[in-house]
Amino acid sequence: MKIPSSSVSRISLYYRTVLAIKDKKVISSQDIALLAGFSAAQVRKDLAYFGQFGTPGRGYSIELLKKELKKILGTDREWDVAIVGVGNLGSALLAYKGFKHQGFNIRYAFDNDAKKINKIKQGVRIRPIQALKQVVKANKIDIAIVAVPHEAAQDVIDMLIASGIKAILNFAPRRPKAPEYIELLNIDLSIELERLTYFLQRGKR
Amino acid sequence: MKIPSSSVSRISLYYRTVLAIKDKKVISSQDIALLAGFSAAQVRKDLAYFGQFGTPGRGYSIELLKKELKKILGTDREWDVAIVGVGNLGSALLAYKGFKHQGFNIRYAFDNDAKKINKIKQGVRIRPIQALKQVVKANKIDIAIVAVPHEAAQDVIDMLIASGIKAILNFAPRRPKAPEYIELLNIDLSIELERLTYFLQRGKR
DNA sequence: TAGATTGTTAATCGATTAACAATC
DNA sequence: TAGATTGTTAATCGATTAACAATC
Repeated sequence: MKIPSSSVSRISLYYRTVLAIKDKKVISSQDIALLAGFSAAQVRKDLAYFGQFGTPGRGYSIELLKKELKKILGTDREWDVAIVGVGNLGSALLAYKGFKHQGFNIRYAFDNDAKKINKIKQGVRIRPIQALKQVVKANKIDIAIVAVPHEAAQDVIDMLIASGIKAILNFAPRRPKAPEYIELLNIDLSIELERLTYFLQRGKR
Repeated sequence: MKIPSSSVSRISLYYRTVLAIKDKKVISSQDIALLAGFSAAQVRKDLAYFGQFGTPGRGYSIELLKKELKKILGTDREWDVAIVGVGNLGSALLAYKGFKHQGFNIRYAFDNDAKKINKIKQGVRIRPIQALKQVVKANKIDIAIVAVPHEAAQDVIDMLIASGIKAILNFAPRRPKAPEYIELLNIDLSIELERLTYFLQRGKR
């Protein structure tokens, strides 16, 4: 069965929703929907992609849901993450508390600026980009965050792939190319802002 | 006619694609598609939502496309942007060169940390959150970026809306509520990372 | 004129919503 | 048993792709 990728994002939101519930043991799809901002049918459908977690007439056990959703998302364990590019954005991501909190540990950082090499940021030593392949391989790192200028992005991503990385969160604009078996997710801040100005502009026509 | 929101994001990518072309006067939907990574049919369809920009048998004038796409996206002018929250992420966004380059000027910054108030970052003076309403109103700011901790997000967004802001790019998790007429776009870094771990996890089942 | 390529309509595909039998 | 709510199937909606007449 193929699962819509938007369904996966919603599972993340359902997970946060049930995490926040402290005063109940069981919750209905209707209530999850209300709290997370979707429809009850959508909640049931999304959950049903992954199994039968509920009890007709009663709802979903919150305890079970917490456990199962974590499993689905792969956040029932911790993940080591490498970050490439420790400029403004990279440093901010390195310092971002939210990641650690969700079980993502940025343990490795790389940059090509000689002035930054061997400096320690947030407890992480910045390594030269030349060390990337060896370090990623030796430590079997699965996830990388790319926060380099766009000119460097494709090269860095090629290096990461050659080093055995499996999933990449890329902040550099100009969507780089990667083979099918790599999960490459682009976050392009300018495109997001342009969606806003499109909306503002449109109102004026 | 209602235009898919994914179409707008693609328009941004088409715009970048044609911007990068220097050696031709005219380009076909086929070539745009190839460069931007979509199908020719999709390119023509997306462009057709907004007008007839091409010439059958010849293609699209690159000059015209640059002008028209900019107009569609609302980036044929500069926009003043306010940022709320000048922590790690907020500071990085304030320093991000890409915005300025696309015509987005972050001219106003707000924070509630007394130690930061009146400090200058990237040429922008950090103002107390209490000044938000007055400043946003007086300067008719349309766009705000929210980079505060999630506990504060809803309050900040309510303040922005009350101040007349029209579009918000929100980096705080826990999707806040906003009325229909406000364009609220959420970027949730943890959800993106969870899409990656879902993918990694899935491979193991 | 022949070849190329648009703009648009129709066909397909995929995702969301609605409905309801099964069941606690 | 009656009421509630799931899991799933069918209906609807929306977006993408394919096809092609119009036209440069």
